[in-house]
Amino acid sequence: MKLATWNVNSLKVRLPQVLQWLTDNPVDVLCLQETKLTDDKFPIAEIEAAGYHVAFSGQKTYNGVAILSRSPLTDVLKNNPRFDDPQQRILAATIAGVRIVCAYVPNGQSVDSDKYDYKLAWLAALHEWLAEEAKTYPQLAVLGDYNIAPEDRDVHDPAAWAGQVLVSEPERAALQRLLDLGLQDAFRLFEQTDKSFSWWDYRQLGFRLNKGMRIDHILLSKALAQRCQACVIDRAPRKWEQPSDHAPVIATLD
DNA sequence: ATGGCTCGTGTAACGAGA
Repeated sequence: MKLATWNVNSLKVRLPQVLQWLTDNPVDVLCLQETKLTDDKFPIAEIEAAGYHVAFSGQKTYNGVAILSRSPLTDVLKNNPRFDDPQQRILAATIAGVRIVCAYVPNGQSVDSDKYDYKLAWLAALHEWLAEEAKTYPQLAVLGDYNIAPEDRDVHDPAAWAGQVLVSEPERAALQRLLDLGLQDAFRLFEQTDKSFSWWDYRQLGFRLNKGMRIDHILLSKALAQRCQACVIDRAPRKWEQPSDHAPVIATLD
């Protein structure tokens, strides 16, 4: 079973790339973030034609999440029941006995911003809800754009970024609290090359110079981590024409 | 020193992303 996550930065623009990527990488589950589509505009027919079931939760202009799956999705849940949020950032479903959570964590903008306070409150509520999900579903995978680089080795220039949004201590502590629920960062279960990133700024030749951050993660419960055979970041679509600024992350379970 | 690029909105810039 292969699970993947990809922040597509507009599914309207990136749908052809998603379909091409699924042809190249026929994963069982693909979580998408930043679809930026209201539900009436979601491309259901194109995705079903590619052989996937789909659940989605969107809004105009911003945010929006979706889960594509080879097998049917059951017990679909939109939003965190412990957090009243007008922003569509959470979608959960059960697929082949595995509880899948697709998450688009707020960016936070900067540490002195109201958006940063919202990010930390959102993460605290995510923790509260995931604690319950983890008890209900021993096979739990939380995939998405966390907008947090867990460690300095996940940042191209840690000195330049020190204390800033995406790397600040409160954000990293919030991510650690999620891990303390018994979840593991699938990427770090395996040996990886240095300077492995999942996002690169569109500006300043960010990708070409590999000035990036690893902020997209797949967290696995103990039962799933034991089944995990590999976790990789696929840089290929970042080289395509008109790419998303994020690359997909894929975890392979036995 | 500043902003760099790419989205959506809406049809000109601007907010947001990270």
